[in-house]
Amino acid sequence: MARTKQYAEAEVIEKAMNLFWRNGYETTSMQMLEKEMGINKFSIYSSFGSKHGVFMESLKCYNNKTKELFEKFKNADKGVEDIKQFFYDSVAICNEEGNEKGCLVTNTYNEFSNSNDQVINNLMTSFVTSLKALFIEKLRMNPSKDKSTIEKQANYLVLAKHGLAAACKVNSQQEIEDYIELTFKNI
Amino acid sequence: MARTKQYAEAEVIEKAMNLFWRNGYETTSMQMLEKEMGINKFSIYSSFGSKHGVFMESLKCYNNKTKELFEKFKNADKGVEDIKQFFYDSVAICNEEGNEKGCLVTNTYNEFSNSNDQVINNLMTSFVTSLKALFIEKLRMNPSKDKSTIEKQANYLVLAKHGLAAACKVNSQQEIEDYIELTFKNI
DNA sequence: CATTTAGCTAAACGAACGTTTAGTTAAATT
DNA sequence: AATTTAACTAAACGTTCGTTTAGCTAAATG
Repeated sequence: MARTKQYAEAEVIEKAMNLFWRNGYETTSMQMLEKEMGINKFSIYSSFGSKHGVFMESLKCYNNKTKELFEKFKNADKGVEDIKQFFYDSVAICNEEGNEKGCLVTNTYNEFSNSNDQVINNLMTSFVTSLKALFIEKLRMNPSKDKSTIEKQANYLVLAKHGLAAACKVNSQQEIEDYIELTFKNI
Repeated sequence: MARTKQYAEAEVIEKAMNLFWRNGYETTSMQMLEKEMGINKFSIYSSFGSKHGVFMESLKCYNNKTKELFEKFKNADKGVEDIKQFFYDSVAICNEEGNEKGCLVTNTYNEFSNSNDQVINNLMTSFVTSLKALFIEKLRMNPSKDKSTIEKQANYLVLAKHGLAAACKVNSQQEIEDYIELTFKNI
């Protein structure tokens, strides 16, 4: 009937994701998105509705990008050793392209922790909850751990993972490695 | 010669500090500062020069507020035990007024980690450096630790403290306690 | 008590924000 | 090939941002 789209939505969202990943939500302006995505504001709005819409799609895109990592972690069966490997794998992903951007979910978690954005906050909460559940599942593989110990260690690991993701943005590889190694000496 | 100031700069800066502490730098607008500080924009600019100037003074004010905590830590002589106590004291300060605001320095560190603000970034770097030096000093009190172990443990503790400060904003007392206890299990 | 002048109020500044709209272009249909 | 209409460009929308300025107020000086 009429003209066809000159861009693939999946492609431009990946570019938007990288921009949000580097700069956060607020710091990223529509002007920057236009430039990075290579399409006009009109096209952005017609495809994604709003800046918030672009961000939500970017988060989905990030989830797809990290899916493999989580699948590997879920399917592992060696317990604590798997969690440690998951920590190392997470760090590797964050530094993949050379630039230190941290973890998009953690960056988002931090940026929105004081906001009233319920959509984002619910997403973040559910992410943390399911991560903790995964940790508990792996910790349970060691039959000698009692319920109370597992709960404490899971809380510990969630915070450690969160701190690690934030640290990836600013700390050196050596500091990161020291952190992971000593973190698991306590488990 | 002329009219006298109707406000004490130290008092209005403390109010500004609390606002920055709760909301971060960017989210806090001059309009919000006017309201919270109880003085006009003109007065803010004549006293502090710019929004950035208000923020720098707020950071100084925060340093004064936390001076006591650091003096206690510096003067302690029990080694690792002092570091753990410092962690607990830090958490207590952050939750003093009931609202979870985290640590202003850590919040600032995170917010500016991707920025090009050299003044702030130098301040943050020097803060981390001196904190690490303090950790090393306390770790050295145990003569059985070799240099390499101390370096690794100091790196570990800096990241743990950073993660802890960020966690104070969003995590429960129980999760925080679990985290601190396990962090020091093998140090 | 008149004069001086710093502190105050309030309005306006230009720039940038996210969003919308009017008008043009081009691909698919008849 | 003419028509239709979604995709495009680019300009403008109303707000809010940090900052400045013009004019009024009142405390300290002579």
